[in-house]
Amino acid sequence: MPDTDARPSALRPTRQRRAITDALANAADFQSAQEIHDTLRRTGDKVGLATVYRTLQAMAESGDVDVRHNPAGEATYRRCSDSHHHHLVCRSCGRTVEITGSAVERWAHAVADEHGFSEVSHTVELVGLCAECARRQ
Amino acid sequence: MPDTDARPSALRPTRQRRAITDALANAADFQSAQEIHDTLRRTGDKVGLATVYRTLQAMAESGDVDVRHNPAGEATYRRCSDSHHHHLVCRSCGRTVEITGSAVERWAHAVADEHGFSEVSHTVELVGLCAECARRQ
DNA sequence: TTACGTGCAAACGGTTTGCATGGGT
DNA sequence: ACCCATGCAAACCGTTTGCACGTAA
Repeated sequence: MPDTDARPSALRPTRQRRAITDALANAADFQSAQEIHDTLRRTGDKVGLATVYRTLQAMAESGDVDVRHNPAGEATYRRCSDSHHHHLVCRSCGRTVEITGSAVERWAHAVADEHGFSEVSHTVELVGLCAECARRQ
Repeated sequence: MPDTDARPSALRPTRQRRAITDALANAADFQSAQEIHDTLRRTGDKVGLATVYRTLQAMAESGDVDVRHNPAGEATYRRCSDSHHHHLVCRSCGRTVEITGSAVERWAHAVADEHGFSEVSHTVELVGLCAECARRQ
């Protein structure tokens, strides 16, 4: 039987994919592909680096995970709907403070609605000068 | 003679540096180092790619410009205090809508103040599914 | 004249891709 | 059996770095 509608297709539940999903589930924060690969190796799951990249990319495309880039330019991933926070980073010393702000969350949804967008996730990053570095300069 | 701990600071006002500053001033949005390099070549300013990278890096470090990473992972730069906007991006087709929201600006400053941070700049990125792509899926 | 700034090209490192094999359906 | 998923390694590409020369101070 010819399958109706050739959707990009559902991903196959392979051992590797499950391992990656688990790693993401256990991660508290954004993880780079390489970090995830390292984690898997440590837990004994043998998964090729290319597979990690391809899988994360696919999951990102289908909206299963959020992507962002860390200051080093590496792509990092986090499973969606994670209760998440944002970061306030000192541009001088790199000191980081975690921020939670329901205000931004509401704003993000309002803006998305206004433009007909759905399933919105957001990334917010505040960069400034921490009190200590400001004093030193 | 033992050098008296030379400080790196105090950038010299060279032709190249001025060209890069000008390019940033004329740019309406975040530009990658390569885009800036292309712009300079087009306007006849001969500046080495490495110099563009080094200069932008120095300017970012000293807080003269803001850095962010585009979806492709490239570092992009924008001169500070630019009247700026944010982006609402469709994760499926890449369609982008420019957003201006004074609400976030206020929130960013409030949060920074609360933690003793100054000279804050912020990056906000909303990723979702645009109406058209949502319909198609 | 003395470093810093620059240009060039080679080196780097994260990510992607070609191809042959393995495994889900 | 069919074909997507995987692994490996080479290819890619943005960015960084070593070194010799140019140039502001």
